[in-house]
Amino acid sequence: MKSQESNSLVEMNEQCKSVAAILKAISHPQRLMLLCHLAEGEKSVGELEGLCGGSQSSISQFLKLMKLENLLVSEKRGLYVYYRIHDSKIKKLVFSLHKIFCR
Amino acid sequence: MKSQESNSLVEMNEQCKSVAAILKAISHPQRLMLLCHLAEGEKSVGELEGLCGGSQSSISQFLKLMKLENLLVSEKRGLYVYYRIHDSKIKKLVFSLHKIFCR
DNA sequence: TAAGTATATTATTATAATATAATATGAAAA
DNA sequence: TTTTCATATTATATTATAATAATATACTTA
Repeated sequence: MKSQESNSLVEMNEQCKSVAAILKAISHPQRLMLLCHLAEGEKSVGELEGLCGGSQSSISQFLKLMKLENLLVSEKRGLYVYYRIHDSKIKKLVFSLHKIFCR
Repeated sequence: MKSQESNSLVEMNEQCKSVAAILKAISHPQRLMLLCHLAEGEKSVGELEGLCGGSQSSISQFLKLMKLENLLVSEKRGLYVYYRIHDSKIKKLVFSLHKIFCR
């Protein structure tokens, strides 16, 4: 009984760690904005720049960060680099956020 | 047409700011853990300490931070201080996170 | 191959978050 | 009233994040 409770606390701890890391990657106004636009589908860096504002450098750095955290993947086609959301869970999260906070 | 688009981008920007602030307040393993336990109902600081681990000081500071961000409210009754989630949106968010990432 | 365009990287500085230890408050019990 | 217990506050050192400017890469087109 006791050990089961304490196991699930340990497990909960692990899950909180990994979910908090994801939230941390999202919890910046511009990164959230980027994700919101990407939730509608793949976009190039230039398009995102136009939609989200901010300097070229910061956009690129934010995208890189989210890629490192496995929220995004990118693909170079010709002169452009296209980013998209990697994991359907992230897409679900963005939609949940929208549902909860934007209506 | 154009002005409407740009209005909604401005609005989106505002929303991203405020949602990102909430996410930022949540995006730490221990703060998320605290919130998860509080999602089940009001708890005293001591109970949370037992459930979440960490030093007394850090727990108290994290709770204060989340209170400042209006995620929590507290009430002193006798010797104990009880915290609970202030806003049903936050409760919804915690449940969504659980649904998306913990099954 | 030279020039232009899109994106990435690096360096730097400023600011913010974290962990920790030490101390303070304030209610309750002895 | 002194002591104890629960919680809060303050101070501080360390580390992480953010913003910005400058430069680099690498693909494409002239």
